[in-house]
Amino acid sequence: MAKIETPRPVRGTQDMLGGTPDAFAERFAHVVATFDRVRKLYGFQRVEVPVFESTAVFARSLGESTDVVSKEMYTFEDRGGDSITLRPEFTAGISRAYITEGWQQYAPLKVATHGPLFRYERPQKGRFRQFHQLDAEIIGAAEPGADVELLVFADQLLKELGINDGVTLTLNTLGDAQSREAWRAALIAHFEAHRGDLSEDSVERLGKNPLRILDSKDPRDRPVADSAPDIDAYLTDEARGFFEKVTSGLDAAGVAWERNARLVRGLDYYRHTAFEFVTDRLGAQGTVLGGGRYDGLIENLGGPATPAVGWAAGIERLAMLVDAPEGEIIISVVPDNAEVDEEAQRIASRLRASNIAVDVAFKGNAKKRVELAKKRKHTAILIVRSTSGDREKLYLQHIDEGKDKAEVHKLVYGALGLDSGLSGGDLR
RNA sequence: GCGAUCGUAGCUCAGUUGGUUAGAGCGCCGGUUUGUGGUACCGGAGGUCGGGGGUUCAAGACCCCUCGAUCGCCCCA
Repeated sequence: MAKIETPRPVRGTQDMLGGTPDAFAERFAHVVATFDRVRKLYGFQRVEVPVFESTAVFARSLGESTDVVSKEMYTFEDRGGDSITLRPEFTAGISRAYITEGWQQYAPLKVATHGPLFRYERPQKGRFRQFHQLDAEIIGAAEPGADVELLVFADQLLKELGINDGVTLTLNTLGDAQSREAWRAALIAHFEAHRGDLSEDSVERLGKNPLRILDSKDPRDRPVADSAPDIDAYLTDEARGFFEKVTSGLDAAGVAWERNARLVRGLDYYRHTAFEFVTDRLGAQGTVLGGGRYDGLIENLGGPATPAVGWAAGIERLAMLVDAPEGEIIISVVPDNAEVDEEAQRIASRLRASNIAVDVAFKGNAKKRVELAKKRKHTAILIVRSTSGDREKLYLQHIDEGKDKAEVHKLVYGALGLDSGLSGGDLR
């Protein structure tokens, strides 16, 4: 008989199994839960947007010439003949929803979401084809205060995740449209003048996306890139004033930041503030959270002129940096022998009804079950015994030294309406 | 799309300059021992060495192709 071919996971996708505190799935969940908690502190509403959109939503938002649009999108034709794309980012879809759902009436609108995104890229450390992001946007606010609030939010999130130590906020301004155009022209002139000294990649960039030469990693490009003009000389007074308000706002909020005049971002829609929280602990993928202002985007999609700022953070990247979250309290209920199976089941139900997590093994003698509970790192084992003799009916064995023994004891016996292990009699 | 490294039991890996019937630990299944209890002992199942082709008397080891993984380039969270 021919051996059937086992299905394989699709390249760049991941399966995550939880169960132990250091499991990746648990870290992942911890990042999401922390985001959801902190986002409420800043008054960001949860939004849900579709995982796929009309291809035009992304093509027009991100810019036709960007790598994401030109070679990384999962685009297909559906049965009705429409061109559909799996979302490669959140901002475009949220902007579309803002227009089509009439959300202008709520402006300025603060929204947050998280979920899977798709990009056809070669997987490597901290990069996947299906990956996940946290996302926060403020739509309809032209004030630098919105940029500041978003950055303070991001900063607090990283602090609460305990990873702010190895991560620094790098900040730049790309100016308004007028500043950006003037600067861009100056950069092109500069790079054209040194065309011969640039790497092949950068000569390519010169035609497509000259700003990107600035943050090139190729050592051959560094001298030319480093000697290129900063945007500062080209900033209009408004643009300069805007950036100053952002930085002074950050200082007032106690958020540490660094100016990186070489920071540009890949997508066409960014204006004014551009920022990245970067780390050196993730190999080549240093950016853990990034974003900026995208004042022209919604208008580009056919909506009203609407200023907006936002950021996105890679959940996998954050999850790789966080310490293993503290495990939940979970009690293993073990019947001492088959006679007390039902009694154990009754007790387990009572505990669960009191919101205490309980695990009951399906088979095995008491010893096997105890071994299993210890291996699974449960908090404590509650052994249920028959009441013959003078032994206590219940015996709570504490395993997890990280949890307060007296507290767990009180929790369990409290839920059962007892002071301690009961001698004799049944629980009713 | 390009480059480097790597694919041996469910998992982590040994496997000497090619040389009998491919090993270990953990896990799994069964048993012994113990008996308020993770740490002992015995036994068992499980691999066409990623797949295909080639060199050779002989390939898990060498060569080619292919698929996949990891890391890097590009780009991005």
